[in-house]
Amino acid sequence: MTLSPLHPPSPGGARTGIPTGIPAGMPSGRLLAPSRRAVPTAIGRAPISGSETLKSVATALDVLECFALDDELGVSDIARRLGIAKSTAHRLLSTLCSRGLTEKNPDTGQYRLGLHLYELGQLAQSRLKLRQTALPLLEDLRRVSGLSVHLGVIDGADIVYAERLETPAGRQLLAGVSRRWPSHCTSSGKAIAAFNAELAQARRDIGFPPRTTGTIRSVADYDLALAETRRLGVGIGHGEAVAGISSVAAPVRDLSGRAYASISVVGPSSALIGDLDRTARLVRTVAGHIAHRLSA
Amino acid sequence: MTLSPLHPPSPGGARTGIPTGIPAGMPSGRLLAPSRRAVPTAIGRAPISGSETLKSVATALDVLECFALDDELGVSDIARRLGIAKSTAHRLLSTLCSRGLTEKNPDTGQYRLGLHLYELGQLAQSRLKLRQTALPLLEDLRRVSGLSVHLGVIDGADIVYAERLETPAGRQLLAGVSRRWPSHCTSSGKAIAAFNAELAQARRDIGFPPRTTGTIRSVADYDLALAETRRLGVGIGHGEAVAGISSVAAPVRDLSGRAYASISVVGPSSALIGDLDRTARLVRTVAGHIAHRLSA
DNA sequence: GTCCACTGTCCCGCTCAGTGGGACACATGC
DNA sequence: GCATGTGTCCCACTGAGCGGGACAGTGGAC
Repeated sequence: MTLSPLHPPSPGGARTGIPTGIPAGMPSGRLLAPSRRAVPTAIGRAPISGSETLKSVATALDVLECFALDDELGVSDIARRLGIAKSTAHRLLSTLCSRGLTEKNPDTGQYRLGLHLYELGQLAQSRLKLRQTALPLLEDLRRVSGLSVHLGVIDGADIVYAERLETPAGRQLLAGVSRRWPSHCTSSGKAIAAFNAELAQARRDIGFPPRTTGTIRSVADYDLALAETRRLGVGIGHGEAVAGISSVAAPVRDLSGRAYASISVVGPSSALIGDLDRTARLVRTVAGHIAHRLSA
Repeated sequence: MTLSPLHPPSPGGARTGIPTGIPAGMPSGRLLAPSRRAVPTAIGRAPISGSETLKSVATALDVLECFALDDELGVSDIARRLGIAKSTAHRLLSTLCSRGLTEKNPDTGQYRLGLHLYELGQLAQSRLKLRQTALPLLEDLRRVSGLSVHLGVIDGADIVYAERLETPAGRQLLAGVSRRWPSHCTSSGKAIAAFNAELAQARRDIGFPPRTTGTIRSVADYDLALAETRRLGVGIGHGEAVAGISSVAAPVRDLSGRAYASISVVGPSSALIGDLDRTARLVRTVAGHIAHRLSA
């Protein structure tokens, strides 16, 4: 878990995560594969370190992850997925509901994520210094480019979009598109990994799960793409995450040159191919401005 | 916790929350007063029912609430606030960090809310059927009115904004403004409470904490304001939550006439007073359309 | 109508997981 | 220098959380 880049400036600062014994690449798959416990067949992942976690709390958080794939789940569903007793699942859900992190649908009797979780999430987002600084510039970029704009940050071997400013068209295009992506299948991931050896290595270690026919699948192709990204100064993605959607991303780098975030524009492939050069220049410029403000 | 209105259509459906023994008005103060346990002097609130909650999970969630008021907190801070041992706080934080709900700032050694919490919150928001349905109409409203637009929903005796579409000016105006407000000091709260006796009563039971000099402070004034809201068909707020900010809200009502959400436009008082009538009509119309779509 | 298989909720007794106290190294300030 | 703070780690005790099982209610197949 690479933490510091989200709250710059911390150029060249220590990048150590907390010593929980969890491998650096772990978070990948969160919200994609809902929880480690739920996926006992997970590909080569170490089990959660037993030393630093509270079992019941960890299980409660596993319950939340279960909702990554399904809107609503019943007590038995969750008990089955997590391999716990039905009574335990019921107890966990009741506790989560009492704080509004989950809700019970009175019509179906099923449970779902709750309003208070959204509230806490908004709070977390509003605290991101990177986002606070970048927001006005991202607005400008959306206006000038006429495209949806993403602010990407690192989490493990993935990219998470900490902000997404939509255009009316982009809102439809991206509706339901995840906030988290493996870093090899997005322009943002390439832009950051090209200037961040740690992220690149974390991704190599975990591998290259395909999303579309165009997704990078081998270390060789990956390294080639990163080299090209370094040459251009921007990462480019054509339908490697979602077919038909392209994007251009520029890294936000600290004084040492290391990338810790990215900004990108996203749109239908047809719209982006036209004046790729102009778009690339635009995105690079804005990323530079953000980096400058954060270093001050 | 009034759950069903967030995922309409459920006109006239049962509105019972889960039977956790927690009084209906409880959630009020969440994110304002971080946690019940943290506020042993809380005014007449029943303690958390011991029967349905897992203690360690509940404490872990209390930890999250602690961050409502402060960006960053240390282990000792949290232990002191929650009245738990330092080692316990440390264990809880480690567990939360291992799942990304909190993060440790390597520079300060303090803890803060984590990126994954934001991710989960986005997921919760994207699942709200009310929001999904309303979004395109809210966009229209923003464009036509040129003002920031809020989608308000009920939680306990409070209003939570489940969506907030900003204008460039509104973004500055509302930066850092909470997502949760007691229902007596916002136009949204008035719009819903005027057509929702349960919310109105929950607010009367809890009381009327003042936010500005203009905030309603008595039951008499409150009932007067609700009557006026019923007469106009919209709720109006002039600097009752934040000085200098006004808003106009219309209720979204189910087939039985009961309000379960609101849409509102927000701006500097000076900008709204001008053509209040036109704005009110506009907001009412859009709210009607949303209600219609949700009843279908 | 009667099965059956499934649900969510609740109760209870066993035991292990979570608790607080305390030790420790380190940092800050008088 | 000492005093007081911090975060992290260890350990022994015990009560909190676990699973098993009972129960009522539901929905579908027949």
